[in-house]
Amino acid sequence: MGQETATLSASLEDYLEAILQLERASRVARVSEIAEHLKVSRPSVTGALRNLSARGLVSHAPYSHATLTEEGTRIALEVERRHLAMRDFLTQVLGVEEHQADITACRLEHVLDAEVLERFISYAHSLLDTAQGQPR
Amino acid sequence: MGQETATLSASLEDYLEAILQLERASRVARVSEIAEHLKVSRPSVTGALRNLSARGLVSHAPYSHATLTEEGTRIALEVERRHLAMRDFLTQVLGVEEHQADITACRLEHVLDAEVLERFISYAHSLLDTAQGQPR
DNA sequence: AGACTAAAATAGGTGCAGCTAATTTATTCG
DNA sequence: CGAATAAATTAGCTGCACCTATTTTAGTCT
Repeated sequence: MGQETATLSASLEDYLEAILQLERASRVARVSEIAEHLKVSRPSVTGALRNLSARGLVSHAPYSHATLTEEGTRIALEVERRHLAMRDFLTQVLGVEEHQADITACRLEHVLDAEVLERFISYAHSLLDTAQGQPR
Repeated sequence: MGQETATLSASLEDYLEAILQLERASRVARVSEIAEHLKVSRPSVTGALRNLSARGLVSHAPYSHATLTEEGTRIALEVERRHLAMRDFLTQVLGVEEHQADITACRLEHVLDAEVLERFISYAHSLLDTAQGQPR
């Protein structure tokens, strides 16, 4: 009870996002699944969960699986929103290939502040609204 | 003699960029100037210079100033190009405010691979060429 | 030249994010 | 039920990028 959630590192944001996705697939995220998903060792996951647990973003009983708390879910959804927004911008506006766009979005999602992100989003929207889909 | 320049961390790229800019202002970059420029302590600069020196990207005699080698200059210019390209995209295409654009470009410059960067650049160009400067 | 000052380098330490190897816990199955 | 197995944790390291405090070197000025 108490300490505010300071700011999350890119890597911790990745863990939240991964857990969110695994929860959608099976209600629950296991350490080895997270490890697999993020291409990281299991002990690394354990460490990250301890950290996120201390921040009140996941609940995690030792030797068991992990679940996002409400606050953790909120943040994970936010990160995912940034990811999807940038992925869409890259593919739809710039014509970047799917896979490459996804990889790049993974990095961009941790680097753009709210204001700039909104610019990207509303620019993309304005293009689609005007329906001026001139390729290339 | 020998070892290839692996890949540079974001922070090392920042050092190169800073040295480039200081060289333009005074032919030479002093440790304390670099420290000031990057808002970092002098010992941190010393450490980074040792590292960059080992990679053959700067030459640096102890207790003296630093200069970029040819290869170091090449990379620094590349980083700067990425920075400027993204700054321009943010201001000219998205209408992000100057200062904010600069801050964001600082982070983007380390995160975009060549291919995606070129997409940003050529998109911006295509807008300007067609001279369709419709604000908002 | 010698002393003072300012700049740079060392020494030693922190936090983060990852790793491997070894241990502990849980689960499943014969 | 009690092994065998699989999953998670602990222990202990590494590399990176910072930091403060201290020492060393260089440059300046009388």
